[in-house]
Amino acid sequence: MLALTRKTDYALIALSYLVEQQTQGDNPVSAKRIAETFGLPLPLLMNILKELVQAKILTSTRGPRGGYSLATKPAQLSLLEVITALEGPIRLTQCADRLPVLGQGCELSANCPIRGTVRSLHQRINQFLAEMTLQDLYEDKMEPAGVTGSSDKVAGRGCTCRNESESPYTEPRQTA
Amino acid sequence: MLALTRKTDYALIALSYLVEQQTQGDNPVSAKRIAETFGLPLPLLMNILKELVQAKILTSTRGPRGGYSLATKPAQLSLLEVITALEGPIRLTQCADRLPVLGQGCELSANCPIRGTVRSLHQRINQFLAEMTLQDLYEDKMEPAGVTGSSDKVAGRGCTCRNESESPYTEPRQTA
DNA sequence: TGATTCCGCACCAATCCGATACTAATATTC
DNA sequence: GAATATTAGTATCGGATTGGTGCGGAATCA
Repeated sequence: MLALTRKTDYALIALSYLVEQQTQGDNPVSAKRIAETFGLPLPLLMNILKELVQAKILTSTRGPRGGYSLATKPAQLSLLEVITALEGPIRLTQCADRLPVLGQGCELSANCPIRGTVRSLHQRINQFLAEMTLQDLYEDKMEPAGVTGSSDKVAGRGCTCRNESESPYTEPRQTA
Repeated sequence: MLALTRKTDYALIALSYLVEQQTQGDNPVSAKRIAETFGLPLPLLMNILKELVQAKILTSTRGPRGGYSLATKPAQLSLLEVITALEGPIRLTQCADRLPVLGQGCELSANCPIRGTVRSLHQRINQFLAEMTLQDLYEDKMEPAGVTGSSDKVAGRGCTCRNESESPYTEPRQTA
């Protein structure tokens, strides 16, 4: 799949909303309000926000009028940090925690045909995610159609949710 | 996690091995031989190879001296095809099959703060994987250390399995 | 015929994910 | 201080996915 989990989805939505709210005022935003705004399941969202606090991506304030605030400026928070906080470090292959090949950890290094490329892949995806910040995410929201502000990003036209099937690889498996 | 499954790991290993074997002769390579060479569980490997045949990435020959052969030239087989064949289409977010936000599929398009960026992310990762071919993978194996042949790839030094922590993106921010 | 090899399907165990529940801690307001 | 709003911690649960196995069958070759 190579998919992010729903947790990350929700987190990105929440974070983006926090950016929006906090450019207007400086009050914390409660989990309840976020959940209601986007129709997310509150208990789950709270778990996620909790994890983001532990990762120091958010700060929290308890009590009435409490809630969550961004711990840093949106331009300084990369997607990689968010993803890593919620899903653990990205490891494209099991290699990271030792491929069970030949039962030797990965001592077959001279044999393992996928060392180099996997590493390269890994680094490039990491870099890519590290360079994309919450600020970018928010700006994309502000400019949903047409050419985005930063030249190397693809314009998101309309909702992502629909046109995935444009991909040439739509049905490799409906196994069941 | 953003991880590939072990199936894909095994597939890449097998495919890379097929490239190597078939540059030397043109005989099919049996699943058994691949499994023994790398210590992979044979039944599982056969399942994987089967899927690759169905995806027309490999061709198979039955009977004694039968086995699997690449269906195309290594330079024409992208990692994206392999991944898609085994794990289904890449969809970074659940958006692809409708975010259950507000219980409306994704009709909150005007609201959904992550449309644009997610789509952009998605496309770039796809493109990236589509550009990397089995040939690149094999060449990386041949040049494990130092500068790789193609200029835009990072050199894979030593086994991937160990040095993940070398990544420059380990701690993008020590905010605190 | 018999050995070798792939094919199709069904199955199982472990893990992970999405989601919920409950209790505790903390801050505000009155 | 009491009531309330809000986050924190932990435990749990069902279901899907993943990793892995097993079995009977079909094709091919000698």
